[in-house]
Amino acid sequence: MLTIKYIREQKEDVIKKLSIKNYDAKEIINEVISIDDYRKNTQLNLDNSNSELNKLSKEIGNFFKTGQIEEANSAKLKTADLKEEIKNLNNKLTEIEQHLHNLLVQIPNTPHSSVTPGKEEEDNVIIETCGEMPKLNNNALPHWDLAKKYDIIDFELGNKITGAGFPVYKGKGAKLQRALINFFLDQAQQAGYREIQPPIMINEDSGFGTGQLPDKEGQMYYVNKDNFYLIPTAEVPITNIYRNEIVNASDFPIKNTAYTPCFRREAGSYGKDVRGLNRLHQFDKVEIVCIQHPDKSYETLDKMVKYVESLLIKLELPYRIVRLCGGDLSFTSALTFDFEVYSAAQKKWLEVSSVSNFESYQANRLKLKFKEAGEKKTKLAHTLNGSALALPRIVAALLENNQTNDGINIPKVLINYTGFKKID
RNA sequence: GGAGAAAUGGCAGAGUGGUCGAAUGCGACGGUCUUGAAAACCGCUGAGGGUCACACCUCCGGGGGUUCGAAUCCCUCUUUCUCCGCCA
Repeated sequence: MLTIKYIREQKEDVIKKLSIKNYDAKEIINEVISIDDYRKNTQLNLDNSNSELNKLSKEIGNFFKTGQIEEANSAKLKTADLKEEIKNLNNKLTEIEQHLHNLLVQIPNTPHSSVTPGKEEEDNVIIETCGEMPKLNNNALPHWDLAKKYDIIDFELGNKITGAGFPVYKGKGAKLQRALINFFLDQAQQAGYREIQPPIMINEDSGFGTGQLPDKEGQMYYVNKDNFYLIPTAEVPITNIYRNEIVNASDFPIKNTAYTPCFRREAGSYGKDVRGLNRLHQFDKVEIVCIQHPDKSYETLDKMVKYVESLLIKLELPYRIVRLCGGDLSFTSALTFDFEVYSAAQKKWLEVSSVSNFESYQANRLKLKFKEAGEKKTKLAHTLNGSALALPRIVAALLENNQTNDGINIPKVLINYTGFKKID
């Protein structure tokens, strides 16, 4: 969430920026500021009362020590009203703070200055398109047919075991998954990321820290009995490693990577582009997460974009990089670049990665801070993350683009990982 | 799952009703000394709110209570450790 300080100091700027996200913030921001004034005022009254009570208590203690019992007892009588007042003020303050928090949580992150206005996907800006477009025969098959033909991914079986959107990978299909995961993790490690294996269930605090809760509750699978959520992305557990931490500025950039399965309910997206691997409830992804000094976070974002790009080049997939417009930008993000690969038989661009800078928006929820050398006050760090990469759509594109009459070719970089050159 | 013990600042660890945001040690930081480093010595060092800056307020696992006054007493929850049982 945005800090009150930022909202107070840059009020007009915040409203203007949020309008690029098609969010009319004027009313809520005025409310936030006036409630914060009220908060400060109430806090002040409470502090004064507390201060008075502290003084009285000390006096009473001294009276007892010097044997002035009568004076002590009469001073005691004075505290009753004060205590009542403190109790009331305390309740009031808690209520105000709760209210303020509820409002702050509703305000999205402000977009970066380079973000252009827009309502939907069509308004996103294509930064570059790279790679060779495959030329397929007229009888080329979409990946769901190829999956069946070579018996490598079984959607019906997943349906039987669990339900729609939970495919079963078999034989070379399963091996290809493992190859991609290992390839992505090895690449990330070479780029300086530390590998982590986090829990894939998270608690409420973690969900709040990265911004999934409270608003995206319906998108996560929920384990009722223990009040846990299945992670929609490794971003959640990895970033939450640093919740309530004050890190050393000299440790920046902090770079972690993790492979995890990801679980998404995808409520409300039925019927649209959901065939085959295009949209699943469970899928595999390698995520990269950076924590960086505010002055350097955009530099790091560029590096992350370059890194993701390098993966697609190595996999020999045609891709394009898209800068999301205001309307398509997520609630918590300030700037996001999406990567899309071309899936030649479907004749579709598929999103395979999303690389974002959240600036201090997540850090403020996480209470993730750092201390500048020589300075006393702590500051909020910046958090960034990106998929590097999500598997299913990569697999879809690989299968479709590399199909030949006598099988599907595996890209050169993966052969050491798969142990085979062809799916046939 | 059963029984017991514990939870204090970056870490270790004292503190069992007042002057304790908290001894001491280590670590970190600044300085003296040194060609430089180490050692030694001196100083400094939790977080948040509030303020131009002070003052002041809150925080000793979370929540509640007793008391004029709680790190300290009571209730409750959570977590950790030890032992027993079960188990991948």
